[in-house]
Amino acid sequence: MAGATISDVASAAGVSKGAVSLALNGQPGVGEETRKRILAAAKALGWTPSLRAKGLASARAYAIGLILARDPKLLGTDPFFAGFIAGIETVLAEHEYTLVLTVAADETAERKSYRKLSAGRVDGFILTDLLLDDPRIGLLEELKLKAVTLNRPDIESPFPAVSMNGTEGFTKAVEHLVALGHTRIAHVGGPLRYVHGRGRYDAWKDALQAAGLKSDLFIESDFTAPGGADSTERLLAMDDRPTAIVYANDLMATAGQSVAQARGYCVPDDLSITGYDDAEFVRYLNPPLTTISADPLRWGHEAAHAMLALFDGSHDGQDVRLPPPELIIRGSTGPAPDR
Amino acid sequence: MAGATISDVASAAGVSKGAVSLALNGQPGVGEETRKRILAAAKALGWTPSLRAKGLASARAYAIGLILARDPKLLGTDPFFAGFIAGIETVLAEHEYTLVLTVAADETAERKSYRKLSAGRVDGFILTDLLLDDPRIGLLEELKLKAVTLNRPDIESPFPAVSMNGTEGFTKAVEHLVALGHTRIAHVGGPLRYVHGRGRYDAWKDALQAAGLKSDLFIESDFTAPGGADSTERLLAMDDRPTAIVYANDLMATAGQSVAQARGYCVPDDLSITGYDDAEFVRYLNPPLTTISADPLRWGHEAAHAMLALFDGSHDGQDVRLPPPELIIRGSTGPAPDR
DNA sequence: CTGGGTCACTAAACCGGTTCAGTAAAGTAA
DNA sequence: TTACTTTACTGAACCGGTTTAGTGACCCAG
Repeated sequence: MAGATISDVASAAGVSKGAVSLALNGQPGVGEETRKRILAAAKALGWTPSLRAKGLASARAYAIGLILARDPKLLGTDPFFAGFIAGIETVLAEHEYTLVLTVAADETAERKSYRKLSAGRVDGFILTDLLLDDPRIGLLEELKLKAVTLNRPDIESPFPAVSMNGTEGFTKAVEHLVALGHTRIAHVGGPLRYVHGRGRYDAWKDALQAAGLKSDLFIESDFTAPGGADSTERLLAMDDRPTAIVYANDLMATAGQSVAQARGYCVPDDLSITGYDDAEFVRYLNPPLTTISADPLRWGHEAAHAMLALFDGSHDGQDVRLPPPELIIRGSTGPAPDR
Repeated sequence: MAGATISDVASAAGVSKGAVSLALNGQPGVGEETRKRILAAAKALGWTPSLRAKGLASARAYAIGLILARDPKLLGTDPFFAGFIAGIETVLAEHEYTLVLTVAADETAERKSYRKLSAGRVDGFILTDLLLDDPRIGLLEELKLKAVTLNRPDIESPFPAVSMNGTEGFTKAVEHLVALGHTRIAHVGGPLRYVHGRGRYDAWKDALQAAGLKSDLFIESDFTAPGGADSTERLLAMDDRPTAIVYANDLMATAGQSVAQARGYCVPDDLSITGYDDAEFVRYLNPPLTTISADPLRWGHEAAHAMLALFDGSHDGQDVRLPPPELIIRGSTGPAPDR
């Protein structure tokens, strides 16, 4: 009986609606005997409480929002986000929460989405692709919504963050290249206004300085394939060209490798290349790409947990720190060429 | 004022709650003058009707569900689905509906998700990755939910479908190879229990027969990179090996190309390869992949439209047929090698 | 002038839960 | 024994909309 309501259960069990509510939610105020009888009646009628009614009465949406502001084309090649969603889902599956997902193409659409979902659709947001000075934080504070951020922004934020323990994954890539004898190591990064773009840049720079090398070969790109291709061309055209390039993601690295090969450079003999994300396809590139493997499922898992803890008030206020990712060495990195 | 309710607006405009409701929804029963006054009051108070209350009163969720039953790892490399979601979103953005997305790793999780979302979370589902004999159709009928399917299944289905006008896109790939002189054209397909896997298989077979060629080189694979790699090895080990392989998606083609090259075959001189989907990265493969470009945004767009039409009863019962996709010729296909 | 129909609008019921004030019965301390 | 607390439960208000029955004003035909 799909159409059963709390009243049906109440009369079936010979109690009031209130008692049924208490019994179902495991709250005190009903005797053990009665509770059992109520639950039995509920099961017999096949009753599941209506989320709509529940939501109205308790002023909750029982949903969390995720708004991805990226070009849909890019999304499709982003290995992070699918795993991330799956990670969220594994947690939500065991709770009465669901994920409301929106893809916004531009900033206007993004703001519109936040407004739309804020109007009672979700109880909180998970913020990805965080900017150093992210306006969404103020926006959500204003709207009195909860949130969990991926990475902690530079500005003051009242929301718990899930972030990586340093940017060691990226540091490892640079150290790997230094160990191979490279001295001219370039970085094609994502936009520096992103926390993760910035973090990878810093890691690159710091690792080079630690090795006593100059960090002059940097191009701020945009995480897209054309961006990676273009940056690579510019780097290779330099007088004192790099012998290795670390890219901030796999897509730029893939495009970069392709461009280098088209220009007649042999990878890795003439040029070593590393990516970031460990997308499924990069092991099938020619040569297979050395890259860094984040753990998107884990990120999703932690973010969802933090969110739920925030909802039931059990959050301890501490940021979650994830272990550094792995460097996966494949064929695109090799010893520095002789000069 | 975020906390404004319909009562506030009613008293501000000096009318009853009922009048406000009628005015807001553009229903008859309020004078033009009064309607304007009510809308002005609503705007002044910054009132947006509570979706929770609306949902409870009208027994609707104002959301549509999308459950993806795939390995999260695969999802990340699937260029279709991200664009598809974006396509749905562009339509929903202008309506008061949102998308509830779930990723299910296995069939148990999938069924659980359908049950969970069916309990008042969504008003209908969009079904992707349709099976010829898809059990979800019966399930949703039983649950009295609406649905739109991507492709029409073999079994009787009361739900409108969005499907491609034939599988011409795939046919084009085979014709392209035939025109290049290939006579041994293999197909590495997806599982044949999927409508799209089956459709591509049929298209391959029919195109070969139309060209008077044997269609004996077929391997039923699984849309994954390892599956594509494995199938390719088996095809290349044959006595009368194919000189061209058409894959049912880009990921298998990418893996196949990598395997072929590792075995010493030159692509396209020794072996031509085609994919399907036109993932962002395939143009950066070495050589760039000849593939077929579906239009995921369009699919999402049409599916969402059909869904909304179903909700407001304006659906005409006709399936939507999309134009055939484009064949994008790149470097992975070339003339058949001399024997 | 009257009866019937429309129109604009109100009051109240309703959707299906949660929650709070109140009550009767049982338990406990003085 | 009385007085006070605790426990188990009920009834009703409430969340914020939609919807329906009903009312008075107005118009028109007979």
